[in-house]
Amino acid sequence: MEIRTRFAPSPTGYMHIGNLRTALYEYLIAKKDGGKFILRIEDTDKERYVEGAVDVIYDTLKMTGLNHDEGPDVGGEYGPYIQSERQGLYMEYAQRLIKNGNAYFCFCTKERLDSLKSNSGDGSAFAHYDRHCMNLDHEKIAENLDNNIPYVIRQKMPAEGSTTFEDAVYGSITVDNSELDDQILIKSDGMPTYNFANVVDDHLMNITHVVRGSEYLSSTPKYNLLYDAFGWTAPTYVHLPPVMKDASSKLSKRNGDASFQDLVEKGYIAEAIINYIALLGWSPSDNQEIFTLEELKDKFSISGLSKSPSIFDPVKLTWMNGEYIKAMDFEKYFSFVKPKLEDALKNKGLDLRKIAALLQKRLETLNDVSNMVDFFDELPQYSTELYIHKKMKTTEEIALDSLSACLPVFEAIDSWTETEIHDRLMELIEQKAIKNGQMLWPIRTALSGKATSAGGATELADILGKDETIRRIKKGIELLTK
RNA sequence: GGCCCGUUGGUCAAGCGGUUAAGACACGGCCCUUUCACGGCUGUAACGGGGGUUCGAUUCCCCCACGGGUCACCA
Repeated sequence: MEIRTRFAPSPTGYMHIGNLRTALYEYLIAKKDGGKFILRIEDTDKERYVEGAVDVIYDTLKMTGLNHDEGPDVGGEYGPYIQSERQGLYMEYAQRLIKNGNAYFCFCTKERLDSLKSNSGDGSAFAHYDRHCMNLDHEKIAENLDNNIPYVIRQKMPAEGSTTFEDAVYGSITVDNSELDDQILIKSDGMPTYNFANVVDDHLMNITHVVRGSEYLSSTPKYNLLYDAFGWTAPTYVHLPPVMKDASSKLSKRNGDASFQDLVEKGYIAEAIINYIALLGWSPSDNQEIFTLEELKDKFSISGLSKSPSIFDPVKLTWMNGEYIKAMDFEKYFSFVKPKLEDALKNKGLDLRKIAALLQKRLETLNDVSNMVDFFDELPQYSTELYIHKKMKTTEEIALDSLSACLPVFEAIDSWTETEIHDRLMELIEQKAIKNGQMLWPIRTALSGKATSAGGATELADILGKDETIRRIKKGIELLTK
């Protein structure tokens, strides 16, 4: 049978990392075996609907390459793929359950329900619905319906026994039926609850693997009972442990934690984000860590999923992002960095490609660019102490001597290329019989005005150009002379 | 509170009765080197506690502790 998984977000305007990871695993489970990955929008809660949120979902899936085979925007044979457009369907199925005795109308008011909770014997707020409306007779129901008294439809849970289901990650889980509330299937506004819509849609859309967060683990027996009530076969359940912010709290929008969009804005690459989150809760059978989506499709397996929560570690993501930047084809990399460079540099005469090349091995996120290239634009104020470097065996005196010596050499160079600069400088070093660092460190320092820079003396000189190089060397001499 | 789930270094994690308990990130050291970085080598660091079962438990069972989830006309 063809594997079909579905990503079923509700459009609340935000794609958090845990959600995206769920989508990834759903995609991989389907694609690993040539199955279908479906997008379904769960907008049954009118209150929480956020304008434009659906676009965030589309954009994210597109950027990450988790392309869906069916969905509101691409169509498919099981549509519509937006729950609010399927409303009539749910009522029809709920009626079916009423007919076969697995559900019933409930006309209880909000007030009565509330009093139920506060009046519960032990004072706990965890009382189940007392089934007040379960055995209403037909006449009464018809009368209430005729009088337009608001109602909900509730699922009738078995009074005794227990329900067991198999989860692909957590194994066999059993819950006493007495734990199960007669949950609402259809709300008084006519919309289905998530619990009901999910089951109906998953069945109607032929979903074979239901992948979702472990917060649904304890309500899964209710879903199974619903499948049973319809006479349907329940799907394979794959429950996922949460992605945490720290040991005791989940990553969430409330805490202002990073969403996918935030991470992209912070200079992370979509592929790196996907790669990193793939490893949050799943591990391959070997020690590979860097994966393309294609490789992931190949290597992913449900058996590698973990049961315990994992903490999102931005430090490791940053490392991985750096790995992606380093490994990237230069043209692709340049297309990412170019706008950042243009943004950071006012001096439009600089060779952005050369600067970008210097940065590629050093960047961890795209947003590191501005800090690393600022000195190209303008020589910062710096202290002559920078010229003192123990390992390079330099002092301010040596630095002054080296800068003074290289100045005429620079001035004499006609074709300003990196190799030319390098060769002439090496000749000078040989003549003076000094260590490379004693000449090159002072030059690098004079050109950058910083303790560290992306690139050494010759590279910086090449990029800055002859005039600017000479100007900065003179400036260095001036500072050291005082 | 009832029920469900989880617990290997700071973090991600391998392990599925017998291992010197992998690997990665981070951190420290060394090497390379015109700085920083990259790269290479290397070091510190872990089985929550207590009982069983067993010749032998990180691995199996029970209890405890801690953490999380759930008990909505939210998903």
